[in-house]
Amino acid sequence: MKLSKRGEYGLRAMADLAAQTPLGGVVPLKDIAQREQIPAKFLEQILLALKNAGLLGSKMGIGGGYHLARPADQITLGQIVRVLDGPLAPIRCVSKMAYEPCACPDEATCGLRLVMLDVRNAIADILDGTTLADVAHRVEVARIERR
Amino acid sequence: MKLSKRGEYGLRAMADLAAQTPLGGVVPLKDIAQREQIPAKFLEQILLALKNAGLLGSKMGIGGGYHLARPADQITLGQIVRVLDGPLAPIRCVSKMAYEPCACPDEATCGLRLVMLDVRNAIADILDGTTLADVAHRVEVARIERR
DNA sequence: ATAAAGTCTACTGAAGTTATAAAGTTTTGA
DNA sequence: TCAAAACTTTATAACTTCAGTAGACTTTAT
Repeated sequence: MKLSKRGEYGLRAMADLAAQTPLGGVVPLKDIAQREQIPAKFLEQILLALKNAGLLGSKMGIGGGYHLARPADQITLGQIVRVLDGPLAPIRCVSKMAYEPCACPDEATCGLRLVMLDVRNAIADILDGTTLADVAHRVEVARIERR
Repeated sequence: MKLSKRGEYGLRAMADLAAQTPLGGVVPLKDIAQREQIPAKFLEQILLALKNAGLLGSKMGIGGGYHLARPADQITLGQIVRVLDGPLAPIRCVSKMAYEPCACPDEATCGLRLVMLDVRNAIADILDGTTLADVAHRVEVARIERR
């Protein structure tokens, strides 16, 4: 039931990009790494994976950097986590995106499977229902409420 | 976001015990391993951990075996998973049972944390709200419905 | 040209997962 | 008694994943 560092760093970096990217601009990896306290070389691999998955765009050379491939309200946390950590489901036989049969003789009446399906749906509802824009909004609300 | 084999086998074994234990009786490990297709030596480690955590009792000698330490409606899946796989929370800074601070400068306004707290609560609601008796009941319902 | 920035591949040490093996202890039926 | 059945404990090993490093290469603004 754990999110890997890879997944955590990726989510933080994407949220950072959503908040910090100037209009039509680009953010260098080093800036993200510094702000979010992520080892730069590790972040490289992570952003590369997100780029290959079509969630990020990049610009090479001086003044280059990364930017979201789509507006922040069209990128969900579920998409990001699936790229970096694989399926959301706790066991493969309840995964929608990466189903695999399990050992039990009859899936339809497997008690464990029924419960884990509930768990996977609960997780997916939250992660697929939350966009980077939603995250930014919640941070704003939390900041105001604390005053 | 994954349940280990250890956790999966443990849950299956506990559900098996809830369904198969005769009143006041005991089930030998070998029977569970055979029915649930679990390597016996691996299952030994798992049941031992559950016993040390106070979820199982055992009886030695000929005719010995394992039994639930409490009635099936007083053992939740959350208790079992925590023993075998650790905290339910996707990241430690939202764990109730094993909290640890994360790197972010201010937890109260960390967007990732707010979302992951929702996820951990969703998982915990299901797993802590489902007992072995509930699982057995759902299996019954599924069997009847399929006809 | 050159320095800043991203791209890509490969590697590594540590930890965790999934077992298997061996030896030891307790209980109990015959 | 005594030996089989069952649980207990420790050790080990193959395999995979995780987290991070290293280094060579490409692109681009100036």
